[in-house]
Amino acid sequence: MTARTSHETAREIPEATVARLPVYLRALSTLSEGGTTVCSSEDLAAAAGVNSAKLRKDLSYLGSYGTRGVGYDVDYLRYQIAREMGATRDWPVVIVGIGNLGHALANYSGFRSRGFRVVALLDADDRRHGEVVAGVVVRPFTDLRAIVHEHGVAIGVIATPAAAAQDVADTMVGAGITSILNFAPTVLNVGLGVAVSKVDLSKELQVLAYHEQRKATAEPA
Amino acid sequence: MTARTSHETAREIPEATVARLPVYLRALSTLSEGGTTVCSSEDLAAAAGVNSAKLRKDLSYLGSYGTRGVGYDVDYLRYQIAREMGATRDWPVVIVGIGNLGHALANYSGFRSRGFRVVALLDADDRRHGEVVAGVVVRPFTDLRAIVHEHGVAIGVIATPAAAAQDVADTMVGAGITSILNFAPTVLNVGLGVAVSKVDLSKELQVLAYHEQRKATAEPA
DNA sequence: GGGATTTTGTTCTCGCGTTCACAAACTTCT
DNA sequence: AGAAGTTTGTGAACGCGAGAACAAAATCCC
Ligand SMILES: NC(=O)c1ccc[n+]([C@@H]2O[C@H](COP(=O)([O-])OP(=O)(O)OC[C@H]3O[C@@H](n4cnc5c(N)ncnc54)[C@H](O)[C@@H]3O)[C@@H](O)[C@H]2O)c1
Ligand SMILES: NC(=O)c1ccc[n+]([C@@H]2O[C@H](COP(=O)([O-])OP(=O)(O)OC[C@H]3O[C@@H](n4cnc5c(N)ncnc54)[C@H](O)[C@@H]3O)[C@@H](O)[C@H]2O)c1
Repeated sequence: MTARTSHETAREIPEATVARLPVYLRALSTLSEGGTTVCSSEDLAAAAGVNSAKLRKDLSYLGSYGTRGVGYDVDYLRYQIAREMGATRDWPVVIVGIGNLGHALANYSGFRSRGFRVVALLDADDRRHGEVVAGVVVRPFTDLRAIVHEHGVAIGVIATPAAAAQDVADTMVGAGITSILNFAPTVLNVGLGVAVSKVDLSKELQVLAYHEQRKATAEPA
Repeated sequence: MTARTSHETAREIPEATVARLPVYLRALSTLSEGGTTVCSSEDLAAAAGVNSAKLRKDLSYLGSYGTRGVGYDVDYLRYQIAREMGATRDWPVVIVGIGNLGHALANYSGFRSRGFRVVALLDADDRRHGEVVAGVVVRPFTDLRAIVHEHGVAIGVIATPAAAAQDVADTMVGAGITSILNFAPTVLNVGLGVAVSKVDLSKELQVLAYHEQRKATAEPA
């Protein structure tokens, strides 16, 4: 292992590893709730659905938090991963587009329990304003800038129709948001410093359908 | 290019490519709706948000559907990709767990427009039975087997709490479903012939939060 | 204390995916 | 018709990630 000071936070964690860390976090929480205090890489890998060698390699990017011959302390490891992920602090989030999906997201308790606090629900449609969803009132989209500044919001969620998504993204970036989770099926063009993550639900179904079709045509009995 | 008969459907399309084909499909639809009849790989790549070389290589796995010096016929290419993906036929789908997310999914028009037909909404809670969502009535989960056999359902969507997901998956597989889209934050154990695709919305937010934190700690001004 | 056992952390190798770069093929212009 | 210009399809180089394999380190047992 290379020497590093306690101040150095800039170790390069591969993107593929970062994407798995939340899965490990969740598996550790499940183990902890089940009363497990110590687990081996084999146990945790099984719970997370990955190869144990891959798990150990992933964890090695964070540091050496295990004990050879023993395994990992579940709560200690969970804390270390959470700290590395920024899950120990609270992240204020705004959701734009309170339709079918926006309602579901606003009601989703899994965000709150992982450190995401929905500070505002925004919609362009007057008729939605004033409605209270999960304890938060729906406000005009034009309030975005004020809310972002007031709460220091860095993360925005887009659940509007595709046609509106780019405009919403532009306004978000203009207001100071630097990370966007986009549910609209559109490619967003944003500046360099802005991260966009896209979730495309029908894409997932289409990939499944592709494999179904292959199964059907490959072995026509 | 290797010689192949018109009956051969078993060309190996890399998984990474399969995951992008739906994106190309959507980009082609957008272009077509905008009146574009022919486009270059550069145009399409821009619309899909990928590198043009990658796009051309992806398309080359399907065949040679472009014309050098000209580009691709938008509708023709769209049809070819749709055919390869199995998007030219209708896929019956069941959704299990009609809570917040289940309602949003049932109401989502994007599934229908991409060839997915929601033939049943199932829930274990009596109080939900009989409710009509998007024209489909919510029925008891115990009806699953009959519905799968009646409609020849191959694809199931799980939108139940995590604690119930494994049981639901087992029942689905027992009823004959071979592809599962899972929204519950759990690792599902299924047999070899069954494909599982997992969508974890809070994972996406957590990855964004990680990058936010890195931005904040890397350049503390 | 010391050997056997367990399990981590890391090195090494392999395969896949991405991207560059270019020849082949088609169109357009003269 | 031939030259110039475009754009595809693909060979080749490169980099990253997955997984096997092993050495180092801790525990257990006698
Ligand atoms: N419903 C689902 O399960 C689902 C699944 C996958 C993807 N999506 C995608 O998510 C998005 C939303 O889907 P939905 O079903 O909730 O649609 P919806 O029509 O129910 O809701 C969209 C909401 O966005 C608001 N809106 C429109 N333009 C706006 C703007 N410029 N600024 C702010 N708000 C605006 C509308 O007033 C409406 O309330 C769509 O892009 C859809 O493709 C939805
Ligand atoms: N709501 C969201 O936006 C959101 C976002 C991400 C992930 N999720 C995940 O999606 C799942 C559903 O979320 P939700 O917010 O809709 O929850 P919810 O509690 O609103 O709905 C769950 C539904 O599943 C039904 N159910 C429970 N056990 C069942 C069983 N064994 N068989 C059939 N039906 C059963 C319940 O009756 C209920 O109607 C959860 O796992 C959640 O973590 C939800």
